[in-house]
Amino acid sequence: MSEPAMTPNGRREVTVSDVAAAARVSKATAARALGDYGAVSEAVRDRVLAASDRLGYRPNALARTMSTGRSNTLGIVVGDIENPFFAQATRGAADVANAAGFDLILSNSDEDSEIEAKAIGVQLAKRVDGLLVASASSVDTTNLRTVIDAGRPLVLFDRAAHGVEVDTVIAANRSGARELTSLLVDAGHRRIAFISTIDHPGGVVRLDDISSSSVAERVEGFLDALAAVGVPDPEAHVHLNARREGVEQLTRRLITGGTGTTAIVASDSLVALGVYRAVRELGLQIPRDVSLVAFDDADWTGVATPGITVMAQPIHEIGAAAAELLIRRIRGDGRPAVTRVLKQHLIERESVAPPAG
Amino acid sequence: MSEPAMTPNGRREVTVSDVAAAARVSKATAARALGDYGAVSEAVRDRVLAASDRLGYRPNALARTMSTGRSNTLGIVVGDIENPFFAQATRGAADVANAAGFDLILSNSDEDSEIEAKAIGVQLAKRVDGLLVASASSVDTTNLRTVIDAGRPLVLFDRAAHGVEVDTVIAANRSGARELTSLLVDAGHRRIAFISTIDHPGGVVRLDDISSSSVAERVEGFLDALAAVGVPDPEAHVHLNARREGVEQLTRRLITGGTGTTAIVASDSLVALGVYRAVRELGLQIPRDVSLVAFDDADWTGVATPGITVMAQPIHEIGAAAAELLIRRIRGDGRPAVTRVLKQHLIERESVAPPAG
DNA sequence: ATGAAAGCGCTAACAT
DNA sequence: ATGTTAGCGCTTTCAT
Repeated sequence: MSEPAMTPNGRREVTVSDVAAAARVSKATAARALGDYGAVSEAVRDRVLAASDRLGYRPNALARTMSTGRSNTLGIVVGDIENPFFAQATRGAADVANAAGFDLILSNSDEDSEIEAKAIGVQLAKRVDGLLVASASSVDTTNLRTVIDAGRPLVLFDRAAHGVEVDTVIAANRSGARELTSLLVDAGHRRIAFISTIDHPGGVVRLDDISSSSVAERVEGFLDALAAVGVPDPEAHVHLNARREGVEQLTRRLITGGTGTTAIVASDSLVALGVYRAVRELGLQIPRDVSLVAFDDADWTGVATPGITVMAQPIHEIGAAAAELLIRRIRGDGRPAVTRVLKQHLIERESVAPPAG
Repeated sequence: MSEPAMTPNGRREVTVSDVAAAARVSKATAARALGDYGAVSEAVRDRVLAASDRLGYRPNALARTMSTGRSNTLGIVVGDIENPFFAQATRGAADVANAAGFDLILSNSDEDSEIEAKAIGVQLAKRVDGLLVASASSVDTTNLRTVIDAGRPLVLFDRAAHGVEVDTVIAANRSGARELTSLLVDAGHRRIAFISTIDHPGGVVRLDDISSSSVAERVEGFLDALAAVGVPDPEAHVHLNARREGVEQLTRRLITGGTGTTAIVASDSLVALGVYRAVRELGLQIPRDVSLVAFDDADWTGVATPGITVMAQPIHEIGAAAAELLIRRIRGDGRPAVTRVLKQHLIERESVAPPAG
């Protein structure tokens, strides 16, 4: 179309041409002074900058992107920014991005592949220079292929994706889960439940079908620890899909129902909170009646009574490392894809005790 | 410049022209079919869409914005996305924005006006259609004027700004603080401290200088409640700038020092967490030795022992309402600026008791 | 219904 | 050092 760009309130945008005219130089010269590239004499630069100030010039980053092909913007898609895990990872990524001169466009996928697809479409359309994604599915990699096919650098964080060879930053979830579960096993527990809200098709746990690779790893570590002491049918102790029934409801059922669960491994701090509340509402006590361990050192785990023993993840670092890798790719790094596995560390508090009676 | 847009991996982007050529129609026609506007015959539309699929066409939203002047993007600048308050408000805003077809660019200001200025500059340069900001300063409104001068719709949330007449969404902080403080007063406390981490110049509290209007309102409510029972020199009980000394350190000083503080009003859940930890480290108990009330119903306040009595804010709604107002402005609403004040509600738990001995 | 062409604001050859 | 000009991918008159 042709009408000049108007601000929403109807004033015309000040452009390079306007500044150029006011400073009585060519558009190119004004652009050079304004964009701080090419060669401009001291005197002219001053004149241009003065005119720019006077007119209230604000560069149009979109036009610049159109010209240069680079937007200096990263996209990040997370499950839910309200989840402290994602908030911290996002912050870690944002800090690295900003330090390198990049901005961040944020999208929530709600752990839903279709919403994720839309979000990625938007980011691509906005021509982000690269994408950071904690994919809603490690199994169905269609969305990730879209990014790759579009030729945009992609870095996965928190979750890997089967057969997608791009830089990935995850935590050592399997060993973490093993360690966490062993605490319970060593205290004498055998009826231990693993709970996650991740969606999972069907009733039986199939590791390759778990939509989050990090949860899959945690399940593996959990199973490792149970198998090590010969717990029969360990898979029966894994409860995914907890959102369907509700974590609190599920917890009540496990504890008061026939399973006689005496200890719980919560796959994240939100699950742990639900478990904690349910146990309390049952009038039971942690760890006397039920032991509880969880992933992520959320605020509340330290101030709850008793404190919850957790496997802390270096969440900021996960986001930061992902952003670093992405920026490196954007800058043209052509090395083969790497997977960076960050260590978790145990924070022992008071939520584990031997099973009652 | 002139080289065609390349993807970072070196492939050329598919454009409307390419699709047009493949479908053997003009660029204009292809664009109409692709962009779903204007009139296109059934047959041609199908041909174009088929070609588009075949070539893997992805619209360039930036080029579209260049043409139309609208980006369908909102900017949001918050203090820190890791703060659960902002995470929730952001989510509320994002949901409303997405439902209306807008995306969100997120920036953290770290409650620093200079960082905020940069963030706003970036958003403006990216030609967001409007801005949501929880301003780092309700007093120095330079940054907000920048937005207004640039002619972009602006909506303030969580904090109003002195003399800036734009739509604003805040909570009823003064009455909330009064109610919260009265709980303490009614229990018999007189040596009550109000703690906030908001920066504040000088040693004495001057309400008009408090950089967050919501904190200022809380301080007012706090002072109201103290004045109502004739506490002398109530201002002396207000402690801002707590980040300088550290909330925990300050808490220790107040409780064990000469002031003989018996109760604390925490201006937000992060402050409350610091207070809670400090009290516990002193080997004291809430509420037996110290009573504590706070703003925001953070996760931990419900599971801590004892539970913390809080003034809950409708945080999602604050973000959502702000986004609604902004979108309305973008759509051309010309009504005078409104300030929407959302109610807070008290959640009484067990952190208040009469002062000890 | 379709096409030709101009233009959004900027950058980057290519002159001079 | 400065200017001229073409072009990024799209939308939008204006013709036909």
